[in-house]
Amino acid sequence: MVLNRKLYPLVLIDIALFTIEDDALKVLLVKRAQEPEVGQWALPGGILKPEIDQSLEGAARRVLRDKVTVDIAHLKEVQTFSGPDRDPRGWSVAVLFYALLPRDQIDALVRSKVEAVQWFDATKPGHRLAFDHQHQLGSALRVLKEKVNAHALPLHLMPPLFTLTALQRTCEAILGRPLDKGVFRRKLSDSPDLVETGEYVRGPQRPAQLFKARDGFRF
Amino acid sequence: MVLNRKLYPLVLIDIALFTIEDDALKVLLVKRAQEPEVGQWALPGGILKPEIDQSLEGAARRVLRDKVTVDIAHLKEVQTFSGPDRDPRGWSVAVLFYALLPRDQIDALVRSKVEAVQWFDATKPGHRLAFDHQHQLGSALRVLKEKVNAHALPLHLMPPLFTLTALQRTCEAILGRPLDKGVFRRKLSDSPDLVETGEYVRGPQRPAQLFKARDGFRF
DNA sequence: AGAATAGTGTCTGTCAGACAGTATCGC
DNA sequence: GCGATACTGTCTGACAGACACTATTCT
Repeated sequence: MVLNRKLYPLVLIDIALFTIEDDALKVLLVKRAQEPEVGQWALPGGILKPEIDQSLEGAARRVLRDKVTVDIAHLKEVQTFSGPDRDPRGWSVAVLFYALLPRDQIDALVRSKVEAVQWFDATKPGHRLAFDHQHQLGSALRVLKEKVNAHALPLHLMPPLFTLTALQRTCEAILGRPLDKGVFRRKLSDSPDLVETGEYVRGPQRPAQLFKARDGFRF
Repeated sequence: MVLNRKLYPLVLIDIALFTIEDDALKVLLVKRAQEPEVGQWALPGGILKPEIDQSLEGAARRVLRDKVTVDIAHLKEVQTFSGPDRDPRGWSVAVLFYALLPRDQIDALVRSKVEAVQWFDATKPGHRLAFDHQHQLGSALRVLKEKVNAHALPLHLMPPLFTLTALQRTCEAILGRPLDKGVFRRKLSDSPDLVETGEYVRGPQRPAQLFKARDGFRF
């Protein structure tokens, strides 16, 4: 039985899960299998279950585990979306989180539920999204951009070892604009979050040094 | 009757309401009149009422109207606090907002419920606060500082007309450190949010020009 | 004149942007 | 040597911090 939503609101969590693919920022969307908005693409999300969740962030982590078979360590809250009309089931509070996933784990993930889960271009998904998820995605993108603009390094999007050029491509994909190589590397040179490995990647040109994230790094 | 909190969480809103008094940043606290935590000082807050609220922000505005007799236009969401143990009534989600109130309205406010409502120094209230409100206050302060550091002007804390020196005192109270007069005024000189009035305040020294906030200004 | 506060000017170091230049690989 | 990419150096303009200087009022 459904409870009277005039007295008790639905408490939902939604997640904007980002990754980098082909030097483009992608967001994970799921095709809804149930009413409401069946068949529409939406951000992965679910209902808070107080009996098993320890917090809203814990609920978000659980949803990602269940729906998408990914265990994400670091979720960041963006903001809430609330009101009587944003979900047809009645008065609802949706708490939006975002997370960054390194491209390494993409394959394992997409294999899990091939039909229902797909990566889309984060800046223009090319579909109408369910509920207010278009709006939510915009908010998550804005917060992500702000952090990168404030010189935070999105190392959680990178594989364990990466070149500075690859990191620059990732930042450019997030910000949607080209960055100057000299400026970018000057800032990195005194970042405590980056660690040189001394390893080099070889190819048909000058080898590039491989870096890794500082131990315990958090975006 | 109380509902089983193992199935349906409490949805609460709390508000950190700031003002400036004697060139110090103050936060409004209320002495709790009911269990739990009777007699403890706490941020004003309340339970979301879906039957009358249009959103969480609307609920926050309602709570301020009811508890504190103030109508605040601009509330900003900070973040959520959630879990099974933060409120003895059971699993709860608290959404924290903050707001800025010009000192003009202080008198009218404090008169409303003299015993139960009081302004405290925002950086060290000098009391243990109920629930996780000490933590919440810290988060609200951090967000407020970040905005002012990013050159946003806390004009909602100022009376309709104010001098640049008074504005500087306000920013210093928020940031907790002195600011250089020259630097401060240089930044203001090309701010579209400040409007000269041509009026001057007279005193036992050189008169200072009065400014006002741009029409439609929002922090 | 002197006290007090308002308001301005200037020097300096830091840093972002732009861009040129050098280095090192495969072929 | 050549193409390609990695990496470094340099010039410039904007701006923050520090601080001194001028301006205007009242007593």
